[in-house]
Amino acid sequence: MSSVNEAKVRQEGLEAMLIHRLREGGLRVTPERLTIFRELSQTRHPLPKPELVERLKSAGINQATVYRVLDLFTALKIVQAVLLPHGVVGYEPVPPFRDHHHHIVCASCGTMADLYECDIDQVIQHDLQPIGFIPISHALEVVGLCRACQSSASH
Amino acid sequence: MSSVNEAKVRQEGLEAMLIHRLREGGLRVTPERLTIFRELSQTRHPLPKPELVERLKSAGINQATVYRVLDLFTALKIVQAVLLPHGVVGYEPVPPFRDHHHHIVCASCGTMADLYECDIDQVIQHDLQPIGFIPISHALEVVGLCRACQSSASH
DNA sequence: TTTTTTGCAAAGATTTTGCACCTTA
DNA sequence: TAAGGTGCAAAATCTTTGCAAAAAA
Repeated sequence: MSSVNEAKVRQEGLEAMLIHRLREGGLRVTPERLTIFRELSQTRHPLPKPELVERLKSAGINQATVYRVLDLFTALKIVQAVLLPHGVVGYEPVPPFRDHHHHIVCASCGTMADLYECDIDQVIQHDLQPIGFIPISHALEVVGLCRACQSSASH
Repeated sequence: MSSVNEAKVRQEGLEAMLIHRLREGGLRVTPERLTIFRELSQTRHPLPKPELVERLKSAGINQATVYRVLDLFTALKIVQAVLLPHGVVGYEPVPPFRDHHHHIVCASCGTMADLYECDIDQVIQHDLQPIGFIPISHALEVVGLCRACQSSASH
């Protein structure tokens, strides 16, 4: 089961990176922070705050801690907020804690998938340089119909 | 003052379109719905729900009505949710109630501007056709530093 | 031991809901 | 006048905060 080991090795690398980021900022490494990061990086989709709180209850982590750590991770650019269907905001790790990617969302069933292809940087540069705007990051979200929802008689 | 008149004519056209959309769905045209739409389409930036509620208080429109109408407009694809700085969600009209555009956000001061250039459709088609995903709409958001925030010694 | 972080519990915001009354078509 | 929409007020959720106790460095 090599892929299982690869995943494990990768996860350990990410956590080492997180620990380094915290220490270089004079911040402390706590089991709560590691557990919250693990939950975010091992889940395939962005998690809304209330769901993250719910998932971490079993680990005995308090609500307030989840909110505070999420704010911290966002400020440190370890995670970012993304828009989910129905105007809900979810959180997910960003590069290098996560591969660079975008989202495709089915307008019918709401399923979200990742899109790794991205050639839009040139466009961005072309339009933003004239106004002196320096791009740091970007997010592309495509909403449409997945194959499954096309075949079902929609609604 | 021709531009003033143009704006007025355009606004009237948008409202006529809204009225048509409502009627064709068997829904009613009420002063509350018109007022809420007007507020959204005459404001230059996406508005968070609480701010919209606040702005409509003076018009005597109840909180619950604002929430319900916003849900309705979203379902009818008259407005859409977009992600603002700090994980806040705002609402703005979508095409044809608004020109097709994207957002650029300054990471430092949080100022948001519109970006009308958009050549990413080909990319989308190229990557999404193979998986049978039919794109309906897309959103691009670029975060970076505006000229003003580059010159000030940042923070 | 010093400084940071967490848990707890209460306060503050935001969002949703049921129902009576009012409006639109 | 029939169906849909709004206001009101309470309930349910979600988010923030102050402070004492616990943990990291």
